[in-house]
Amino acid sequence: MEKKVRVRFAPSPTGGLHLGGVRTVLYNYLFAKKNKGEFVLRIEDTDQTRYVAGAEEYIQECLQWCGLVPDESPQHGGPYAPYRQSERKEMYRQYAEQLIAQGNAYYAFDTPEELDEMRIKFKTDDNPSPQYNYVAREKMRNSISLGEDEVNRLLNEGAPYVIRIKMPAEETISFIDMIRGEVSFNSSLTDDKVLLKGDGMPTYHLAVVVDDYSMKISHAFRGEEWLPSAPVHILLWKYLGWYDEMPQWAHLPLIMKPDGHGKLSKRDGDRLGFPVFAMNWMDAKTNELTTGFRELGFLPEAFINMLAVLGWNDGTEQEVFSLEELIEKFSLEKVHKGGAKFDYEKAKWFNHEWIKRLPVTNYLPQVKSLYEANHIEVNDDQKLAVVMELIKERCTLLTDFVLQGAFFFQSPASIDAASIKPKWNDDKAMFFDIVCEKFMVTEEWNAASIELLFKETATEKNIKVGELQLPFRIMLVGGKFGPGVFDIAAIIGKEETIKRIRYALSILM
RNA sequence: GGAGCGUUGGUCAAGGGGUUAAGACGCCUCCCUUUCACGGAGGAAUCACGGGUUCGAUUCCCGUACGCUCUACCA
Repeated sequence: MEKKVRVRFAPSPTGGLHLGGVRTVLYNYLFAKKNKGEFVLRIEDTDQTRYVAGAEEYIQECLQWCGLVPDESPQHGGPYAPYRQSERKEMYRQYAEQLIAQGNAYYAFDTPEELDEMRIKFKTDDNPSPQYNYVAREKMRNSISLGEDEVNRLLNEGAPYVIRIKMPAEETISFIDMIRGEVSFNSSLTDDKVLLKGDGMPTYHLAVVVDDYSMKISHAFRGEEWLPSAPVHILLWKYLGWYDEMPQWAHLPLIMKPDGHGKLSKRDGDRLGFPVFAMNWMDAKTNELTTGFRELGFLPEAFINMLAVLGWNDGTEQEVFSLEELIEKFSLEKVHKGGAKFDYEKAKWFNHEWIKRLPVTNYLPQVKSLYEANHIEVNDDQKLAVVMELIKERCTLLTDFVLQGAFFFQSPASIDAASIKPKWNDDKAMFFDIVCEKFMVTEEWNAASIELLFKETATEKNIKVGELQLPFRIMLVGGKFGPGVFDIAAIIGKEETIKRIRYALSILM
């Protein structure tokens, strides 16, 4: 019987959600939706990660903004709840004990100091980082090296311990990765990973297996950095007797720093001046704010699109995809094996594309609140829509709408007179005087009629129209930017146009 | 050090035994527009290296180099 597709994303709520995280969610989501399956959100909240206030809600909000809402999650509940590790603690212990009973795991009583000592003692030039493996474990204090009586005594005394997996020696462990094909490892090269920590919480290794099994996960996608620990997980699925139900794995390529090499991190964004988090993240401990793509003026459509094609493409020339198209066209076979460097310029290009192709009403509320934040009063949404339509092709980020459109709603705060003055003369001043008078008496007021009037007057006064356009523009908008001057004049209205011309004239006198 | 994974222009990438080796971002030139942008036309720039296999390798195989990841009671 075909197993229903259920993929899961398991972030740790330690802070902001970065690009790699969102892309992992996205691929999970696309695969699930494409196969009419479910997308499950599970939260890693071991002792190290649990107490970051607001992080879980933050993740939920990010996913919502991106349009990647999970079918099951701590918030939404579901048939396999709870989804928080801390609420599943007993289950992990039970399975860890089962592994010990079967001889696949053991108690280890070594203190952190003893572990450090071991790492120093066995360190050689050939082996700079000795492992707690099938050789070393014989020399450490654990339920394999110690006698049964001693182990029982320690347990009864309440001596602190961890539970480690007993990795077999010289066994080849292989599995099929959906992106990479067959991958194999020698079991001797992996150490005896801790499964249950001293505080009774599971490590990722135990939790991921137990959770995926008990939540009936069919497909598990994660970053490439997990590849080396895959053999531990495979073994666990075998030892726990669930091998037939093991999910299919896919290890996703990493997103790399734009300069240099290595995984992209939050620090790189700070350093190079671009965001790496989906949304603003406020670190409650340091009070440090990290800007997100959303607040910087990115559209979720663009953000998702840009992330989707960073490591995948459908083999055609198409680059701009909606979520629906992505669901339809996504396939893991087309996901790349190698990591990709993040390119902020390209990310902005995607945003520009989406600004141009989406109806302005889709993002008008965001732009409106941006205006309000900049103390520009907008009381006519209709007018804002018209303005946005006019200026959208010169806006790369939503925030660009402020500079490109503010002058439609208020007079420019200052006028770049320096750009007019060098070529300014009395004839031109006279021209604008006359134009104002003509404007005053005209009945018609639209871009075409204004242009006609403007050009007729120029011809009468024997001045080239071209020489008058720049001054006119600067009078209306304050600088050398904005859409066509006559369009601007039409939208701001007759009174306002005349007012701005006269004001500018008074400055140029 | 070891293991795993990877390597097509500056970046993202298509392709894959015989091609003028697509396309996009960025950059440059020109056209449009007397602002900027959009749009249009061009341009510079690439198969890491060495061996095989083959009539022929960017493509297949083996090495080498380089890069990345992992090598925690972090995920």
